[in-house]
Amino acid sequence: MKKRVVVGMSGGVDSSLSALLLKEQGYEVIGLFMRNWHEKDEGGCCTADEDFYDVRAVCNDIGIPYYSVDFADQYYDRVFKHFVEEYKKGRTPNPDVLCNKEIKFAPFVEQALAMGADYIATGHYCNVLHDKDGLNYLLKAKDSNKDQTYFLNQLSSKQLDKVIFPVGNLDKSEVRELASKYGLSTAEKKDSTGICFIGERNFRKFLSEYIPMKEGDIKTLDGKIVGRHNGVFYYTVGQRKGLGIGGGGNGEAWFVVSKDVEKNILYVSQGDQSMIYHKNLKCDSFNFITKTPEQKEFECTVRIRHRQPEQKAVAKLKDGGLEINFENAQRAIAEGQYAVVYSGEVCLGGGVIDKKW
RNA sequence: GGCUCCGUGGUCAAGCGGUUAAGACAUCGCCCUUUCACGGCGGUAACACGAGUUCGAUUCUCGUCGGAGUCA
Repeated sequence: MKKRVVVGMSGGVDSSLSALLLKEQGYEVIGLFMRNWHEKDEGGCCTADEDFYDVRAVCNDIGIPYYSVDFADQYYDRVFKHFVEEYKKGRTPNPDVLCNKEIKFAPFVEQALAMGADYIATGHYCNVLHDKDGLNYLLKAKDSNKDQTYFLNQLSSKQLDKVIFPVGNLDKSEVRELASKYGLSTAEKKDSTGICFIGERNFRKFLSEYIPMKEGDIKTLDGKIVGRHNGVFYYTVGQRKGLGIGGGGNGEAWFVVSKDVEKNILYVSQGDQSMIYHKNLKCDSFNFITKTPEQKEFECTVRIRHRQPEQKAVAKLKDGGLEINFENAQRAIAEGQYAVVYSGEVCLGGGVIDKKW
């Protein structure tokens, strides 16, 4: 009896090839497309429709059945609401991390299981190690340039139980080659970016549909007014673009240094960015994917953003959370983003950054 | 009101008789990127106006307008 795998298919190359590889490996494969957002994009196109056409085309090519599910309500309740609330507090959330925890590896997996799946697969670039004690470890992708463990830091061992990542041991270039060798119609399709399921947007404009604009001053740290903004929540620390401040002073670029939500002031600095470098941060709560380490303090590497090269640090379990002390000061640590901790090839987990100093 | 400076792209700022009128920041586009950002590469964009001098004026002169300073 063939084992049944339900593959989460987005309409991109990675999940397309994942489905194909599993079929080649002898599984009974079913494609499952997810739709979680209903608005059209800025060009008036519904990319979700196009993506589903691609899923259909690929599934037909491979010769597997495909279905579509809609978790838009759950996405809104469990991901998007929180996303907006965080921005209103002046923080910088990461909806895609939550999306994986709350949607892809939750109702989506349940749906797959309900369809009789023995395994669930996605096109994420990462790997799982299922050990004999029934514990699962999340491992970095072979292609370090495409590694997506950052986005999966909030998962639990249990959520990884029946998961397979077919492209985790392939380089992106190999994925494209194979896809093209097998004649998949998505072989040359451009990688998607922007918030997962929502897509590429003019971010400030998009946010302003959910958080009303609120004009205020842009000031330097010593109190000089250098411009106006439409709402501090639209900016994140370290940001350069979109300030509209040019010329004057030493002629260098201006960067967001901090924001005061109460007083509605955006603080900026010209040229000098020393004040946005910090060596320490604290996550008030922290998710260890597999298990909480025995030692209260351990060496590790950390990313404070997706694709940031890993940074050496010491982590300390503290008050139910995790404190991280970096070897080198980090630029623009943003409250609301995740600090994701690694030990060698293993992604230990992550937590929302609440403080830095 | 008198006197003195100043008026180059969105901003700051080179050029001081013949230049494709620098550069930076901003802005825009592309690339990078399943968050927000950072970053890389490109593009758009200017001589306040009028009259003179000159073979030739952004560059010299005068006037107008507009700023700044200063003097009783």
